[in-house]
Amino acid sequence: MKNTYPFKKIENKWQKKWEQEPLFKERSVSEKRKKYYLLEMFPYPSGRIHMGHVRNYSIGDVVARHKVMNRFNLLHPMGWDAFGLPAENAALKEKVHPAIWTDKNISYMRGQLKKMGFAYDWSREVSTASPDYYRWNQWIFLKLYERGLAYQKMAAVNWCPQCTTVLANEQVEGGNCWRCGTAVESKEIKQWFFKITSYAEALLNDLSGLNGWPEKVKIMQANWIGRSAGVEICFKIAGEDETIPVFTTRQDTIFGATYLVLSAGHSLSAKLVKGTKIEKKALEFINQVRREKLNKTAQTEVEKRGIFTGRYAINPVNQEKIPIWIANYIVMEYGTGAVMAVPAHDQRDFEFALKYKLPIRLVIQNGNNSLALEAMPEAYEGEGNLVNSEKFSGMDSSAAKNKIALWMEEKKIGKRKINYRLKDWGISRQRYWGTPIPIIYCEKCGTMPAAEKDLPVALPKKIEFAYKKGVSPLVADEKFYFTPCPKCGQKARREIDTMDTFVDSSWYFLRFTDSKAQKSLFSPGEANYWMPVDQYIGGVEHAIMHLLYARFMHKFLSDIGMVETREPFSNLLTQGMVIKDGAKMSKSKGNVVDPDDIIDKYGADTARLFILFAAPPEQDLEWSDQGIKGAFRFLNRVWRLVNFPCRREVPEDIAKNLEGVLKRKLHQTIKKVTDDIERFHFNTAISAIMELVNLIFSFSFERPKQGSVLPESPIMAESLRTVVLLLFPFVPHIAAEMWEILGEKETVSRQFWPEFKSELAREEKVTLIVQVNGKVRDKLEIKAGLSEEEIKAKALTQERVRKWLANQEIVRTVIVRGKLVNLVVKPGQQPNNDQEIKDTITKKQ
RNA sequence: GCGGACGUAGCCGAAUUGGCAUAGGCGCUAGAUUUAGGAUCUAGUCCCGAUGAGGGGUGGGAGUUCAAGUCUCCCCGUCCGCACCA
Repeated sequence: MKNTYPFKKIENKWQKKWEQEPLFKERSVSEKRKKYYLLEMFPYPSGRIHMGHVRNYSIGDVVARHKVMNRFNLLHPMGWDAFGLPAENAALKEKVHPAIWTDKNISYMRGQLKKMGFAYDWSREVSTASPDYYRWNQWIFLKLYERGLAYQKMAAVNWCPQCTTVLANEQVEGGNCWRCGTAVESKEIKQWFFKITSYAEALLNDLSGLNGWPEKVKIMQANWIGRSAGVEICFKIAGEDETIPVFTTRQDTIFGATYLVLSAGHSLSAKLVKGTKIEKKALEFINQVRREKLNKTAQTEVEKRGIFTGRYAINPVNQEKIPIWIANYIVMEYGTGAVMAVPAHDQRDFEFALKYKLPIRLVIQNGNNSLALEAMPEAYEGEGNLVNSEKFSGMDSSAAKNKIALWMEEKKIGKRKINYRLKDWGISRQRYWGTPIPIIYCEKCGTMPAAEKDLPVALPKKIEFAYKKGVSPLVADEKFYFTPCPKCGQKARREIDTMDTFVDSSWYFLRFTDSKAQKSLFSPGEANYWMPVDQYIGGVEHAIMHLLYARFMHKFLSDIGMVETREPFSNLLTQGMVIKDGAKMSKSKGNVVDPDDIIDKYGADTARLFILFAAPPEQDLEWSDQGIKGAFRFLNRVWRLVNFPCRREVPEDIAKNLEGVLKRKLHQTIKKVTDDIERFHFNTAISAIMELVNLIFSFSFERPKQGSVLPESPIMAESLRTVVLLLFPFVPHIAAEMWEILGEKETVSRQFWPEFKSELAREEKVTLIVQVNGKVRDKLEIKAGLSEEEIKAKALTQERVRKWLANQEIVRTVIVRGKLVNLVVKPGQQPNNDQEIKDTITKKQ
């Protein structure tokens, strides 16, 4: 395009200036201004920023600049979630060390963020891969370990026997290894866990206090935690001392339990059939179910199948002998992995019982006693009144639940229990590029935590990746692997697994409050000043994992006295994806737009403006090349506002409107833009500025080529200055340059946000619409402040209204101040102007 | 299956509390200007009707209300999360 504004020159110039003189200087706790901690989710240094980053950080930057102009003491940091698998994969593929690969990416991406003009306090930059940072991961681990919240247990992992390696869930495709296609097996290995479940209750309860979070995210977290209250009941195995505990939330249906089911993974499943005739068949079934479980591609429900063990359990409430089955529909990971089956009142049990001809017994009757076993096409899962339940018959479900639970506790056959869907957080990764777990195994002393003074347990720089498949590469480094026991000094082995990178990101927001701290992970004073994060912005894909881990970690750090707040993020904005041609941008789809190309062709301001204007932040945003051009066109148009000469003399007719019309619009725009930024409606804020710019151009009175001549007057000058100030948060470079062109000495970022004056925004005349029976018939220009009588009288004199009143009687008049008059009529006599106002409803706006 | 969000013009979207549906942008049409262009300016742009009066219109259907894009119920469709959770 020709004749475009010199965005490259301008953006370069101001980025250099801002490098010398950042928007935020180092802020301190002692500052008197109100604090505001603004945070966008920090990126993984994958190599280049993508449009999702551009969107995320453009949103944040608007808020940042707006807050600075409103004189907040702002914390707006940026850093790098720098550990992770891609670096290690790149190391294998490109023969480059993960640290070098990561550092190179960080410095390129940092440059890209600067090219976008994002205003961060770079003095607080952190990289989670730096020993200064990850040593505190290790410190946190030790504190968790001290309190029994970090522990080791055997856990199933995905294992590829061909590659002899552990696979992440994401690397299992249809039950097969993503690399070699071999069927993945489940393998039990010892792993470290964080006991997030002991915070389940707090994580759930405190959701209700998060008023600044999207309802959707809170619901997702609540579902993920999955609390359910019930009873754990012990069923004796007939002829043995051993019992099988089952968990149920429907203890009111226990008299209807007609069989007991174990999951295939249950330890008793194999044990119960041992030495019996069906042992071989049963074991075959168990293995088959395990394989199916692993192969999780089948998102649809598989057919229920099971096998009778030949053994029986005793229902503790009535001593009834019920058969024990093994079935594929029981989840091992939830509850106890065993379930009492009540086919009449659970659809899954119902289907299973029908298939295997197991007895079904009705024990809950619905409200109108209309349930009959023979006529039931499906289980009745609702509540009702108990029947066939001995002394509990006749009670309603909720009363019976209580009574039965108490009675069981008294008789010691069961106890009330809360179960969670949430499981402990497995943090062991058999990888190099992560935080080493600070644990030492000594043959004599056992599992020993590293001493605090020995932190960081540094990741060795030299590493052989392909030493031994399936084990962390750290095993190859003898200097690392073998270390003296911190207790007895004997030769001992280090833990060679590293931590899940979600550990790194679960507390980085706290590190930012004091990122240079050497003696502790951060000083409580700084953290308590800045926390909580006032506004957190990021993708909704982190609704569960990251946000749950961060809340957990924050609560733990709060419990050990590091920070006072109980929740880390008081407001959360989840921004939508950037999509193109209806799909998320991805290399495989070939629909990626590279931010660098857009910056090069149109400039950072255009990229920012488009992405903020095209859709509100929470919604997905469809990339549009035309839309980018539109944004660019607008900036060129704005540029012309200050780059053509103004005339001294203003024609009289124009001057008259300038004072009234322009001034009012100016103040209305200030109000709208301010409100819209505060509620994150950037698209409408920008459209309001566009309207103001359009109005300013409508006052131009000579049109030489390439532009317009604007009248010179105080209100015009004020309008131009205000447009620039309002634009600054969105498009800072062009705004800074225009501010200078307008002859202002002090830089635009030091300016106050324009002040809205309601008396200047008020319209002299109000346009009321006049409705008859709810249909718009006319518009009425009236002076503000007329009485209802006057308004109605005026409405009745309008020719266009009278037409609709012929042969009608006015039965009601509704007046909404400043908005409308609605005359409700029905056929009758013709009204006259003296007719009394009857049944008038007045509403204030 | 359960939970949630959403459906407005040719396209992106606006309508904050129930009060003129479609602001702003894109695209399109016509004209002006021009170094003939992916520039700029002016006018127009939901549908029917004749450029009028008027009528219709926010996925479909019903309801509440003086008044419904907005509230209630039913249906259709799209997207997201979880998924045999006892």
